Formats: sequence, C-alpha cells, structure tokens
Amino acid sequence: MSMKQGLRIDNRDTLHLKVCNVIREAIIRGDFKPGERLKQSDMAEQLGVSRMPVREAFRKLESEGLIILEPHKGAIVKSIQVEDVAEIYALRAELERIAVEQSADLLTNDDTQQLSYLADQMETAEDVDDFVQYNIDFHKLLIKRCNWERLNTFITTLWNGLPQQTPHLLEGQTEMSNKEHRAIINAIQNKEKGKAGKLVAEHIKRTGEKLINSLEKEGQS
Amino acid sequence: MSMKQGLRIDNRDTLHLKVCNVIREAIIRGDFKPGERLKQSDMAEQLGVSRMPVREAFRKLESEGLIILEPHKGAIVKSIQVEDVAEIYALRAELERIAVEQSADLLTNDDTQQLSYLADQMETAEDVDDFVQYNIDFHKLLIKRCNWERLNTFITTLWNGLPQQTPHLLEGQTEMSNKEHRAIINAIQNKEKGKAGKLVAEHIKRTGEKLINSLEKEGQS
DNA sequence: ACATTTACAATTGGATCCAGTATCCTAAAT
DNA sequence: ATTTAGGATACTGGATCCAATTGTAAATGT
Repeated sequence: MSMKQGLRIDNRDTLHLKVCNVIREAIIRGDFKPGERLKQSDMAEQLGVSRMPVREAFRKLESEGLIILEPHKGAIVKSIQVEDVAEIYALRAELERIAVEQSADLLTNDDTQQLSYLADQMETAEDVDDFVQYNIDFHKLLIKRCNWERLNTFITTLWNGLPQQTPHLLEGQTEMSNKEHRAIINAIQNKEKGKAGKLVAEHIKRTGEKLINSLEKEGQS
Repeated sequence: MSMKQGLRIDNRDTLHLKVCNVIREAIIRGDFKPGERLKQSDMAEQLGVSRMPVREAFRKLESEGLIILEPHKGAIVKSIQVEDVAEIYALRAELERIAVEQSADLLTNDDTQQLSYLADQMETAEDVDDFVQYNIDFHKLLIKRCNWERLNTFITTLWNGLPQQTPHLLEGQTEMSNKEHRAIINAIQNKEKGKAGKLVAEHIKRTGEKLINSLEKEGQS
C-alpha cells in the first residue's frame, strides 16, 4: 500500500455528501438568505445532478439545523433571532469548556505553538475578516484533541448555527479577546486544564453578550 | 373553524418518519444488537414498504447517532463502550442543568404536582422497570418548558444514545435518587432555579458514576 | 500449498417515473 | 364585492429501475 504521490481520484465521497457540503457552505456564507425557499429541482439542476442526492443532502442539513423541512412543502433556510444567538453562545460556552478540559492534556507542542502563532496573527491582523478566520482556527484547535464524538458534533452544529457574516459587530473588542486568548494559552502550557476550560467558557460568554448587545442596538436603529 | 369533535385522520406523518420511529424504538429497546448490520432491503420487506423511506430513515438515525452509515457498505447499529457512557452522562449533567434553569420558572402548578406524583410513584415502585420509566418521565418533565430547541435535541440525542436495558445496574441506589428528586422538587417550588439546575447536574453525575462502576465490575466478572 | 488475480453475487447509491398533496388562480354563488 | 368551490400547476414523497462499489469465492499461476 504505497500511495506515493497525489495521483488520487478526485473525490471518493458519495454524491449526496458533496452536494450537502456545497449547500452548507452556501448557507453559512449567506448565499441563501434566511427564510428563503430551496427547491429540490432547482438545486439539482444548478448542480447538475438528479433530485435524489439533493433530497438526502436536505435531510442531513435539516439534522444540522440549517434548514427546516416541512412535509410536502419543502425546505426553507432557518432564520436566526436574537434568542438563538443567546442559546448558541450559552451552549458553546459550556460545551467548549468541557471539550477543552478533554483536549488540553492531549495537545502536542506543535499544537500549542500553532495556538501562539494564531494569537500573534490575531494581534497583528489588518482587517476584521482575517481576525475572524484566525479566531475560528484558534477555537477549533483548542478542542482538536477532544475525543468525545457527540460533543464534537454538538459543537460543530452550534458553530454552523449562525451565518458567519457578523464580524463587523465584533469591531473594537479585539484587544479584550486577544488578552483572553493569551491567558488561555498560558493555562494550557501550565497544564491547568480546569482553568483553561473556565477561561474559554468566560471568553465565549463575554463575546456572546457583546454580540447580543450589538445586535439589539442594530435592531433599534 | 370550530373543529368540534375528534373525527381526525389517523396519522398524517410521512412514511419515512413512521419507518424511522419504528426502527428507533427497536434499536433503543435492544431488538437490534449493537454491531448488527441493517440491510435496507430486509428492513423494507419486513415493514412492507419500498427501500426509499428506509434509506431516508437511516440517514436520520445516523444523525441521531444510533447507527453508523458507511458509504457503499451500509448501516450498523452503534455499539456503546464505557467511555461513551461517561461522555453521555457528563454531557447530560451540564445540558440538563442549563435546560432546568430555562424551564424552572415556566413550570406550571400542574407540572410540579405531576413531579411530586412521579416522585411518589418512584418511592413506592415495586420493580425496577417501573422505577426506570417514572424516572425517565420525571427528568423529561423537569425540562419540558425549556424553549431552546437545539438544547432539547441535544438532550434527546443523549437520552437515545444508550439502550435502555441497564436498569438492573441501578438496583439498590433508588433511595439516594429518591432523596435527590425531592430536593430538586423543593428547589423548584421555592423558585430557586439555579439551585435546581445544580442539583440536577449533581444527581446525573452521581448516577453516571454509579452506572460506570457497575459496568466495570460486570465487565471483570 | 499459498498468494494473487479475476469474475460474480450482493448491496448500496443515483436516476427516473409515478402518485399524492399543497398552493394558487379563476369562476361561480350568495 | 366577498367568499367559496373547483381545477390547474408545481412540487415533494414513494416506487422502481439502473449503475457503481464492495466482498467473496473460485481460478490461475508461482
């Protein structure tokens, strides 16, 4: 079994999986607006496949909470209220705390170096979009070594739960986040997993509250 | 639009939903053993439907974590290790704590009366199976008024995660549980939702540890 | 005798076809 | 004029059919 170089067949995923991924990305990117109706036939035609893989993709996306499927009616993109944001951040705080506690001891030196690197990048990031991407990588890396499968899927579901187009709302609070990131890294390097978890939870809670504040202000205007 | 009397059509669920429910019950009941292979065609024939609704049901069951679908291979019933039990109870403890905090204020008088009733039933239950059923109802009722949808589905997933055939392992620790149930009810009646949540979490953690102990002892024998 | 290859059977994945339901529009009736 | 019944349309849900992949077992070669 040599598998020397990259002469691999493009992608051995099944079709409905590819379809699912494409649609998921589109929804998270915001290409399909909340409340928008998604038709199997249109989607199938656009992607150049039959309706079947689209149907299966829709089922999966429903289970991930990205769309709602009503019998005989079809799929609509789920829309997000402020209360959803509150829920997502509250749950993220608790679940990622647990995940970090599981993961912390198993992080390699490479991992912690990578964490520092990402913190550097965030501190010197030019625009907010970059910051957001590094931030995502940072949080994903923190829990990378957590072996609890259910926990991981729950967290991913929450991450996918809100379209990633809110970065501008985080403006002007990056300094605080950067401080907290450093504190988290410290705790991990000192093998204080309990503390690391606690810091992560507080960090998420705080950013959640900030985000909700911004949303409510924006709603009023 | 009066809708006076109950002349309703039996069941307007779509077929794949019915199929899904039937299979789920069977797995949870333990009719299909962990590791067992489930064939679409067999299942379809047994249920008297085509393969199509079975396929869709399988997808849903996979998303609930009850089976594993490997491409071009098929479905196998997920098997449970001790570590899974640890995960499930740890997550249940935290998530149900949050859910109770959300739910507590919204519980009606009827609800709390029903809680007391269930506590009574558990205290006087003859055999363990009855106790287990009342216990399930009790915990479900505690979080009944929680409006966080994602949280509810996570908890349901965890509940379905382990086949319900472990009651005999809980033997001889019902007294402790009964005490804890009463304490929880008290906290709720006193509108101390934080305390109620904490008690629930501790209660779940404790039963989880007990269960794991029993499993490990059983494993050795 | 053992390893490797090849052909075949079994099963899932994908496409197409048909049926049933929901929605929208029009026309009729009060 | 407004409401309601009827029907046309369009979409989803379910059945069937075909293709692709995997595993097994036989066959061939070393």
